[in-house]
Amino acid sequence: MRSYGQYCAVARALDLIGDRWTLLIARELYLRGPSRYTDLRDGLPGIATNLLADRLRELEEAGLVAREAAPPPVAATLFSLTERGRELRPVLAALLQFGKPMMVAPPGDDVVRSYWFTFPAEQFLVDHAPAEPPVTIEVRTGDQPLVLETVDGRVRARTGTADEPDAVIAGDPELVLGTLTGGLELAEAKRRGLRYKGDPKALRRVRGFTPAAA
Amino acid sequence: MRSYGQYCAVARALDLIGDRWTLLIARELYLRGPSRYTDLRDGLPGIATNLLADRLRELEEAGLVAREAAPPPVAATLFSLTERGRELRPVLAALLQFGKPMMVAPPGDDVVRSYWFTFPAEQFLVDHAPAEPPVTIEVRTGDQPLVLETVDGRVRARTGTADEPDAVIAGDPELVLGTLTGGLELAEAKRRGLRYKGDPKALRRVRGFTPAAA
DNA sequence: CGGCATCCTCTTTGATACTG
DNA sequence: CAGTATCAAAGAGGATGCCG
Repeated sequence: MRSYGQYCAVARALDLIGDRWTLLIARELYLRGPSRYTDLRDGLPGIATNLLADRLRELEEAGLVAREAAPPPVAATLFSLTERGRELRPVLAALLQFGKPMMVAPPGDDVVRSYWFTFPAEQFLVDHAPAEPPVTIEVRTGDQPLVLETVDGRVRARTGTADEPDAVIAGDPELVLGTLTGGLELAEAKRRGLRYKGDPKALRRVRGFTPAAA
Repeated sequence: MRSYGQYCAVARALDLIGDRWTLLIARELYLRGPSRYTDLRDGLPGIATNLLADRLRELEEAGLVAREAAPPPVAATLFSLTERGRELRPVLAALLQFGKPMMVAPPGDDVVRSYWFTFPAEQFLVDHAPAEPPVTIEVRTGDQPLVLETVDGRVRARTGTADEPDAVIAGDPELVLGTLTGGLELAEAKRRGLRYKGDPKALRRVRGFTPAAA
């Protein structure tokens, strides 16, 4: 990217990560950890393959991304965020917060990847009763199931399934998201097609606050 | 901007403000308040005028910027951030934080605008002794003087001069910035050409923490 | 396969000039 | 002052090819 040529921290930050796709590449690496080239491409539908290669090289030169040859059995290159690269987390979090209101509009033609929801889940959900025994919620929306678990006051999210979840929430992404983050009442979401099975307390336990705008 | 087409809050946020120049326009409006077209162009050296016009229109359509005809005596169009536009503040703040380490490199050919420093000043400086009488520091670097004032625990920054400042700090931008934010010791900065007059306590009173990397 | 490089087309940007 | 018009250059998108 062409530099803005301004002695300003915001401008200099954007010189590094203001290019198209760059922050989404960071999101992928942040959410999925060390990733192969093809997995990155998969999480970034629409990116031109040469562009991904270019960006990864730029990010590597900027010291935000490291490239490591995976141990022999795997035989692949792994890309990961460096310490400095992980400092992008607050930037991603701020964008997440800003973009939150725009998630009430359903996906439409937009691609969905379930693991993208792990970020808002960990960012917006809280365990409101940390003293009580932990709860587990299985989330079924998008392309693969997720699990939410309370762990010392926080909510952890991961892809996968739970053995005996306290509740299962399933349905269209915008309904699931709205219900979890608190912009949508469970009853209303159900009327719109959300399925919720299990203990309603589990949902209330982790639900986000936001009254309007999920 | 072409949409990323992803049902992800980060991607949807970037659909709105991921375009080149867009966040810097937001920075200008945020720092300077309602601004005229030509003033914006002045704070964004290098931007093509048609591009500025395009971006302002896009931002207006997105509901982030409002355009108002200034009252008769002025006879000009004023652009300002809407409520929603002001929600970009955390995004700018996160970028500021991320870009902070990159400010140790001197401006070189980069353009400098003094009022750009009001953002890091208010973000990184604290009044460490709110109980004591307020202090005022005049900052001379870049194109125009700035004033830092302690106001109930916080530090307020504005362009202009002070009548009887407790201290005056002057010199190259990277020295002033490094000294204020705490990455550079005053003695070291002085050896490199920084001028500091007045009560050294005034500086210590507001100085930021960051040990390394200004 | 995984990790690119090349080629081509199309869109966006940057620079400059001009206008109500 | 607040833009629009024009045009060359850079960058993005898409398809395909190559190589270990």
